[in-house]
Amino acid sequence: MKINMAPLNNEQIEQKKNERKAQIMRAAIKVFADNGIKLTKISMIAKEAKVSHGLVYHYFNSKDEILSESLEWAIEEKKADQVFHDLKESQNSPLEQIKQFTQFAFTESDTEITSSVFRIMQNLSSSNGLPDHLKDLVEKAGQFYIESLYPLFYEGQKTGEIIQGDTEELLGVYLTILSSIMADDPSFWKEHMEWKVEILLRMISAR
Amino acid sequence: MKINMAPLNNEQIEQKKNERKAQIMRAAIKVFADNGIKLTKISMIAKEAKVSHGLVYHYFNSKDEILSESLEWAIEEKKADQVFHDLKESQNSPLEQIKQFTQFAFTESDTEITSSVFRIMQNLSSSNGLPDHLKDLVEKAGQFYIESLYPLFYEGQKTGEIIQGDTEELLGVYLTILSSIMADDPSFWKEHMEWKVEILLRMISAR
Amino acid sequence: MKINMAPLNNEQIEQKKNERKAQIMRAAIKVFADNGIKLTKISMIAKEAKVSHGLVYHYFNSKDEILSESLEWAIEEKKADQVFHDLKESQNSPLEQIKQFTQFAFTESDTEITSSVFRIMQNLSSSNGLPDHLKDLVEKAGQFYIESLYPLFYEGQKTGEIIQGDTEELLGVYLTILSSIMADDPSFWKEHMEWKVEILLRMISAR
Amino acid sequence: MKINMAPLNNEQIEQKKNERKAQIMRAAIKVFADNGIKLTKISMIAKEAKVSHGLVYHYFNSKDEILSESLEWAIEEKKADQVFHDLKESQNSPLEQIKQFTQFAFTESDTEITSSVFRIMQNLSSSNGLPDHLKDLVEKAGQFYIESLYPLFYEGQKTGEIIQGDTEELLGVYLTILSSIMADDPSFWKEHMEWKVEILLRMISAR
DNA sequence: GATGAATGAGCCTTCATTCAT
DNA sequence: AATGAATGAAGGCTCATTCAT
Repeated sequence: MKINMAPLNNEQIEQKKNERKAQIMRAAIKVFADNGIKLTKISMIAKEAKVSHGLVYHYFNSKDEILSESLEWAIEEKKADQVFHDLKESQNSPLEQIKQFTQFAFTESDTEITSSVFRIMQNLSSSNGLPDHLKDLVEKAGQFYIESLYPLFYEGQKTGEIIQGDTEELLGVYLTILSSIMADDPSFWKEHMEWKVEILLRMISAR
Repeated sequence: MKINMAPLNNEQIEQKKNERKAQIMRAAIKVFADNGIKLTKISMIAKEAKVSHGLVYHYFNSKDEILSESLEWAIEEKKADQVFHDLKESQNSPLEQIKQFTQFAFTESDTEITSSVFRIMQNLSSSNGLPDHLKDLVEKAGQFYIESLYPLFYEGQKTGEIIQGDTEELLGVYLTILSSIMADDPSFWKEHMEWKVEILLRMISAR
Repeated sequence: MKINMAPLNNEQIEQKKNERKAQIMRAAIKVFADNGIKLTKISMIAKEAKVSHGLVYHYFNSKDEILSESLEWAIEEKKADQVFHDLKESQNSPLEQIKQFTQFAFTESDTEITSSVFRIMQNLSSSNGLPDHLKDLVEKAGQFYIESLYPLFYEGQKTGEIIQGDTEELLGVYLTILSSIMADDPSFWKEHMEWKVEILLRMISAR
Repeated sequence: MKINMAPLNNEQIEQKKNERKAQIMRAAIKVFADNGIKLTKISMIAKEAKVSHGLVYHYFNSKDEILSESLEWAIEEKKADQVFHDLKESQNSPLEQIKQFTQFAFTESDTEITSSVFRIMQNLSSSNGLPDHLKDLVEKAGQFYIESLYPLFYEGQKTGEIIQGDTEELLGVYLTILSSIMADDPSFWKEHMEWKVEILLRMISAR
């Protein structure tokens, strides 16, 4: 009995539907990151997304599904993120690029969900008994960072900017420390960020 | 007119009672550290301590009280720890002592609850609306580390082993990173610990 | 652009919601009155209201809130009660009106919650450490009876129907006895009610 | 292996044992009366009796047993009470004796457990699903009052001091009111007790 | 006899999930 | 699509009762 005044816009409807879903996922990512997974309540996500909690269950079947779909979506979005493209085109030295990446990681804003994803992954990897698909997801996302940063570490070692040693392991240590820090209290790093980032970089920079 | 048939064991009883309480506190520290405060269930503590949940409430009045008493107890135990005494007497250079301290922090064992305390404090400081006595506790415990390590940093800077700059702030960054890492996944640090600790120390060591 | 398929029933929904809440409050009043406040379990209220215990918490935040909101609601309902209006218009003598009021108090039925309120207030005033808002509520409700009956006592003393003496104190004794009785076993008073009420009235009637 | 220095005092031991038990029962009666049966905790009785809660279970098998044994004991003690004997010997008129009895009922003291028994019975009779032996007990205790007061009412009616009518029923109303009042707030009656008791007596006194 | 350690059933409350509208 | 009413499993805490000493 609904009268469709513009009968051709099936796509627009699809679009709108996805928009709604994205709105919820965006909220979910933020709330999961801020509160931890277990401590995040559906009502918190619904409130952040400004929808009723009932609607959340219209788009997702369970809290777990909200988490994995949102995370997957966020990782996909992130990949399309400007950061790494910008970095590559900056023509800066590898170490300088790592520094910029690190600073970016500490910069939180609503549109940049990178750091939220970091924190969620942190949270996930410290919990046990994860379902397989979540494990895969975390794995994949981590892999993305590794793949993006590996060339920079490799290049840096070649140019002598970065200390020698097993590249992968060095990268592992760096990323572990970075994500640990971000899982904790990102606000600490806001002040004197540049100086602090430089301290961090001393770990890997040869001098 | 009361005849005590076994008059000798008053102390023993007291002893046993304290032992029981300690057993629960030990369990509590571990479980709180592993799962976070909110997510720790009384039943988990009870199970870890191998007692019924009812007994936990025989020794403590509430979950909050379990937390604060256990934490206080653990901090006290920790202070009595050999580490800092041993360090001082080692006659090593300041940087070397910091290294030993760092390695110690990553060494987890049942008797050494240091890392658990670290993680709980981490968890506490990221939650808001703490009761005052908990704030004080966290404050005090953090202060203990600062006071213990400050002289080493200061001395290291004087001898040139450690980079220059505001001592307190440098120490702050170092401890923040250290506790962040430990809050996360101490197991990661077990492998190649010495090498990893050296990487960490590069942050502050002058070269 | 939202098309409301059944746009007429917003009020009905509100109506229904209030009805549900009233249903729970009605049950609460009954159960609180029958069992005392401490001994009333949420499950009893839920069962009486034929809803799940979870739903009770959908409408109220705590047992305390159930109590105070229900009581407030009941007192409000009671005030709108016909009794006092009917009495005034009956043109009967003061003593006769007091008799009618007393009989009314012993008449229990589902719609008349007066006696339940009486019993709850009885229960409340014998407990210590009440929150202030409950104290106020009890005070206010008691005041309502006092204000309604005082003129009757006063008038009755003037006409000589009622024994002389401090009006307020006399009223106090009468109401205390009345509420004590009702807090106990109202069923006892069902039989031969009229005769029993007459016995009661002898306390205050001059002859 | 206990050496009995005075081998003949088996009775003394029995005596002492009973004394201990009486101490607990005395406490139980008080606490049950003050708090209601369900709301009385074993720990409250133990505390009042200044023994450990474990000892309570040495003398009684369950809370129910504490209640019934204590009540039975108290009723027995009460029968031996001076009140009724004193009354009879006072040579006062029946109405006067009823007045004295009523005043006595409002007089609470540690040694006089009458009013406590009253309140406990009140509490019992308003609960449902009593075990049979408790029903009997309540019945019996009530019967005692009825038997003690009945002659006074009967006599009073004969002398014209008390209003005519079914003696038993009149006595029933009077006792019901009395026990209702006492179940509630005995403290109210402390002030101006004599005047208030006179008001009460107006119910039954002919004039 | 006497103590209090130890247990577990049961209650209040929260929250993920389902369902009627 | 959207809301919020409704349910029930699970966790914190209390307390009657049992048991070791």
